[in-house]
Amino acid sequence: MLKTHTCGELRKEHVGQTVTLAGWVNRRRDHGGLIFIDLRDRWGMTQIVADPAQSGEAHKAASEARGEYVLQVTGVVRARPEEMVNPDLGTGEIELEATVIKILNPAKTPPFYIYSDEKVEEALRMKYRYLDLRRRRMQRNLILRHQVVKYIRDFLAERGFVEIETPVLFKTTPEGARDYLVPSRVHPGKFYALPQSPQQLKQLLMVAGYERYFQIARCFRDEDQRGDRQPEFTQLDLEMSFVERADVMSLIETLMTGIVKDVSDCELLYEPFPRLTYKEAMDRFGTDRPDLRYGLELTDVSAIAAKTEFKVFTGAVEAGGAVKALVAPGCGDYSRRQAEELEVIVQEAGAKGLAWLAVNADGTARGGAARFFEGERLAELLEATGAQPGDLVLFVADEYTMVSAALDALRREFARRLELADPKKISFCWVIDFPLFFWNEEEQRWDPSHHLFTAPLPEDAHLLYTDPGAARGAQYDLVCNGYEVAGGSIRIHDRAMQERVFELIGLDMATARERFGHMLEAFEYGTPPHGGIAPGIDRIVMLLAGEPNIREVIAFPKNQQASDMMADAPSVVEPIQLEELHIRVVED
RNA sequence: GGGGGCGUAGUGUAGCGGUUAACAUGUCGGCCUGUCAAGCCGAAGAUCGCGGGUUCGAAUCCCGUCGCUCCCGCCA
Repeated sequence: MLKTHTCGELRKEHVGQTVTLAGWVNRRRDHGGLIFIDLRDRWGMTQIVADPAQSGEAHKAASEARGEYVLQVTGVVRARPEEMVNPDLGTGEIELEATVIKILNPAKTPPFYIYSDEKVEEALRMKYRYLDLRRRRMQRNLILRHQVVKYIRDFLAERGFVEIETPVLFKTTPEGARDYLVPSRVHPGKFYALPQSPQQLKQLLMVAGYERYFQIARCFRDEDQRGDRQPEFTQLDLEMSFVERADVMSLIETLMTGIVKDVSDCELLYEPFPRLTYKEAMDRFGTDRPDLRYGLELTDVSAIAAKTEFKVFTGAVEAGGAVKALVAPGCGDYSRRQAEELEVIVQEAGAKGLAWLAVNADGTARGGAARFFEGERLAELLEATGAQPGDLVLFVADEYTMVSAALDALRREFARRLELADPKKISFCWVIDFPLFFWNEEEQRWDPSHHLFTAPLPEDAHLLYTDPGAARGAQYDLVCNGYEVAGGSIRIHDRAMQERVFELIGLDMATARERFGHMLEAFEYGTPPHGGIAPGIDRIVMLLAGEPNIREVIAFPKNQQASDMMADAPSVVEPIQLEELHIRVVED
């Protein structure tokens, strides 16, 4: 080893020892005579003192060193005098008096500060990601990520789970997201697909009798990016045999609680995790992934609105839609203009418009919708919504899903404005009882709301034959701070039921056999009832780290255009490579 | 595919129709033996993303384009 200790290690008890450190020059303070260097490595920083009276050569090397030079320093650990102790540094009670300083490697001046977490344009950080990763923020995030993954491995190993790797080169599944395809050299015109998740393989591992499987699995989906979505991402993929919904949920709840408490410095808000049905989540929050760190719940005021003279309200109710309200506490002082500017938010979510009123101190109301709510009507409204004097009440009237989407957007906007979402707080909840299918109007068929192996709740199984839209799935989503962080289900292990699902989603048996023949056949050889879940590691670590997007917890992420800006991937390839793969590129 | 935001020395920002484009920091040089965001003095460093237009005059206004980013669609 080129170092005897780390830069974060030396304390008072090492005083007098001769040690060797190695690391990067974080900062250098040249006093002409004495030179101080903060030598940095992953573990911390140690102050090096180069005194020309002690070693002329070490002092000369120190004067040549610049930011980010890589140095090896040998010297004697010395206690700092009382008034020179640096309480901000773990090693602040000592310093290393250099006898030998060796420049292991010089460094160009970096394009941005390494020693400061000052904001730098993300494109530049990505181009020099290896420098960005030297910064404290990224080191903290990646180490946190390691700790989370290690906690998961230890936790599951203790409980009898086996970690099994599954192939990255597998088979296309056109039902889901767009696949990343890999051409086959050996099979002209044929392609592997990178897995969107190891879904089929983990179910086959249950057929194979492993009973408890997990994997820290890389997944690939060729869809457009978001702050919480990357073309490749990591899931804790997990599957168990002989379990019911409650078993999987309880395991994950214990795991997540442990991670938050033992690995992060975040506060866990609710134990046990609240459980919401899909319907309840949509009714109360307008979304199936509500952020429960704050209230701002929606109120259905359709019944009251139907009694008003407001055509927009009555029309929506008559058409079978809904009128729902959101109360923005303390925002009653919004001007007409401020209130009307909010309309953009709901319009972006697809709603036609936004109605509003502010509750005055005397209990009367002002604003666009105020004239429809007078006297008893207003009293009813305030009673229903809980709005107080000084509050702003916002209404959206439309089809139920539109109202939900619009008020969800508005709710999140007010959480932001009122700073209600504390990033140090972690609030999980389960969302259950999803409909098994959503009706796809365009294709005139049922689409699975989770995936096509999801079983219905046992008590709803008969509905597959009578009223598929009413069947609830044995599905569970884990939501954290407004993000879906895990989704799972109990799977279908019965061939007849699986075939019925294929039929409902418009997959004829010939096609199903071609795509999933191996699954169908496997299910005929003694399949245990089984189910699983797949928490998204990137999102969970993002939330624990208090970061705004998952790129901050991925070492080498891709940008919004799915490019790697450091390596410049994807890139053109040699014609010979294409030829071997039997591929011809067509110009647009 | 659609909508919004941003783009000015290495970096972070200011300037938003009118002198030589400003400030901080970094870089380079000088001085400096107790600093830890070291200090003091000095210097260099910008075709204001790119192209076009309006104007006597454009970093500033308009159009286009490129890049990054956020959102909708998409994400079984």
